[in-house]
Amino acid sequence: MDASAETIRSALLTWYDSHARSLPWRSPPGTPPPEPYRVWLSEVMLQQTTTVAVAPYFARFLERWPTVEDLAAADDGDVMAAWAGLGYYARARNLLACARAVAAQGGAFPRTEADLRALPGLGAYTAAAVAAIAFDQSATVVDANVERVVARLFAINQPLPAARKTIRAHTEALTPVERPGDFAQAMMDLGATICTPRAPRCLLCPLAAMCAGRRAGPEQFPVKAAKKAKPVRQGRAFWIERDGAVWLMTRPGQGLLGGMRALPDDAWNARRDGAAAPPLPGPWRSAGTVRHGFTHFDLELQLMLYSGSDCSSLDGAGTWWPLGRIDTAGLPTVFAKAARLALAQTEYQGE
DNA sequence: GAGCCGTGGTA
DNA sequence: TTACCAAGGCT
Repeated sequence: MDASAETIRSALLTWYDSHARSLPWRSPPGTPPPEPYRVWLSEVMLQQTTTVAVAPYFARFLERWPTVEDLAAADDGDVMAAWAGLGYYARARNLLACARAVAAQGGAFPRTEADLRALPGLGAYTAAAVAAIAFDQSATVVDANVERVVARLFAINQPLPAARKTIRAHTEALTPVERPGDFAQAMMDLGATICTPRAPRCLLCPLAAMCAGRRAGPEQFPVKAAKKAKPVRQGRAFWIERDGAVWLMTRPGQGLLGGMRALPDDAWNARRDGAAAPPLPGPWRSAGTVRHGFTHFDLELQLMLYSGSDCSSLDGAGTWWPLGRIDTAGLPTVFAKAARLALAQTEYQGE
């Protein structure tokens, strides 16, 4: 017989009262929640992203755009550039769309899980998290931490992702009417600090006595399907420099790195056949190769330096960006790496 | 359901 | 170095 839901809830919340992580977007256990804007902003940033990575971005966004109306009025390019380096750039596009939708409704976030779920960028997890944390709604919050904790607690043998239905049902049965926000954050804190993916610290766990997975070997849960190997793609990016500035483009608004400022490239993202790159029709030399891992493929990007002087064929689809301010261009990481490589070459040549 | 979509830390 | 993985959402 499983431990009762109330036993588990009580043990978890008692643990949380003395072991909650202190985070910039969070209020201490048992105290009023932060403004919905802060809860929403942090939850979107935290999607598939670590608290350490999010913290500086959260602080910068909040300082620059203190309210959802401020963010709604922001320039698209400024928001994309401010998000640069955090990844999953569709989140930034949806963030802006969501801010504008909320501002259009008077600037107040909806208070129910269902209404939150209808906003851009809020899926099942984020809608439930904002409802529970910001509005004290008894919503079922399931993220990767909760999946792991629950899969171990009940020794769920069914592999992910098929096990999600079972895990959600267990989580829903555990979720309290009182302190639902603290409960959700407690589950996530437990997963982040005690019930970790590898080497869980069961000796410190408040739920150890109630955990079926501990007896069976906690690290085997959750069971996961095997992953596909990542392919390697090859591509080129182009460094065109003139009068102390480099030519940058803005990528199309959809797909990989959508809406982000970037170096011109040879459409490597669309090329999955591994075909050899054709020769370039002008004076170019290679500055080396940037290796970068994306979610579903690895990229070997050859950086080509333009060594000619005729830039007349460049159209209006880009901009000359001063090299002295290249770190403010808002380049995603793969192009920030390429820029560092190019600048290192330039400095070497100058010596 | 499965593919697409970033990045950096860790063992 | 390789492999895994983190407060997921959208199509």
